[in-house]
Amino acid sequence: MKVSRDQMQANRRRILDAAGERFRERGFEAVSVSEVMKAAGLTHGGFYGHFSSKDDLIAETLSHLADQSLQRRPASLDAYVDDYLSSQHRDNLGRGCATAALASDARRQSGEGRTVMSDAVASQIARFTDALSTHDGAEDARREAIGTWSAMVGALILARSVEDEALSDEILTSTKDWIRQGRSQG
Amino acid sequence: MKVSRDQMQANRRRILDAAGERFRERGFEAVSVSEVMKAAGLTHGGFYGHFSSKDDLIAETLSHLADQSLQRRPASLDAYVDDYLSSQHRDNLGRGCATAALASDARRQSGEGRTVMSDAVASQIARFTDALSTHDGAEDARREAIGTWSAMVGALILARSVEDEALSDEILTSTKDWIRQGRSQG
DNA sequence: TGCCAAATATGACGCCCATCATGTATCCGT
DNA sequence: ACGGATACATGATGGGCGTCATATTTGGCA
Repeated sequence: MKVSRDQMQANRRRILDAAGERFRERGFEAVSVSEVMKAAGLTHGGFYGHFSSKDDLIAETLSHLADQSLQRRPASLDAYVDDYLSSQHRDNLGRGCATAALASDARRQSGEGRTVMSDAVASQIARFTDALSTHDGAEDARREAIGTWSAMVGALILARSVEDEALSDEILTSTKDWIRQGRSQG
Repeated sequence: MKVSRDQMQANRRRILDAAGERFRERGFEAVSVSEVMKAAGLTHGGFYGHFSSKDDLIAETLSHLADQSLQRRPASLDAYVDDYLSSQHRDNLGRGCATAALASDARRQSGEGRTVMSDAVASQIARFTDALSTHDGAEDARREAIGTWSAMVGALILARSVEDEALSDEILTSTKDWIRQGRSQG
């Protein structure tokens, strides 16, 4: 059963969206090709018409997620930090930051997938540096960008790995305050 | 071939050490029970004499790693941060911090494994808070402990996920400087 | 010293997964 | 309108893994 070219493009996007959500929730290995295809409303057979292998799907999915992330334009860095370190983001693994969800898994990936994640981290640092360059000197802005991004990613990962919800909330809000405190005095 | 009680205890420890190293390097799923047993100098058969399942091994390994971590007494928090954000630590995944290496994987673990990691994060925050309480008030110390630990874990994960070694080094040193800068002004 | 229990080795089983082979229906250029 | 290329479905295959069954060797107690 062949479908139209538009339908095929839509299917491909549905596969990438389904994979992006499931990979972020449970990692690459725990999600099977069949499960992704089923979630996209297809069967496993057509998979290799779209991707050459599961590793290829992983790389393409990471690239897809990076594109989506770059298209989002946060109102301000402060607002971005607030959203990032919110309990909603913590509890919405499947639709949240791909770096916090998949950096450890992407490191273990050989080849393309790892490179895509690596580039995503570099561009995120560059974006933060730009946003901070209006207030600070170039060198200070870059250091602050790296420190802030590290703290955000680390706090989100720690908040997600803690079972006690009160402590998890505290990790988010304390890190938020701690980042701001450092900045106001910088 | 039965072995002595001492030998059996030594075998158990070798299994846990081998598992700890390999899990930190490649995650839980990519490491098979057989591989761990072989690395410990045994065959896969004796595994279920020591552990009731692979999930049990994961939980026991995380507990074993947490014990080792608690036994290490760093000279000072400054020295600890320096070691933690060093290129040696970054490049020594198998012997490094279990939280940075396995927090994302432990979150996906059901039951015991997840709880062990959760408790490890809580105790690490408590230790940092103690170390900082000599200089700051209780509330400030705890906020700084959480912020510092988040930044350390995040920076190590990001440094490891980046392929460009210069950028990776920069993430480590910039985060180190950024943490210190915030503290000196606190 | 000899026997029994226990620790590990060898081997097997069933499941799930990635991948591929083939069938089938339908879009699209002519 | 029609025929061939194509997108997907169905089904098969081979390998790896967790787990269990059984055999074997040996430590430790009587």
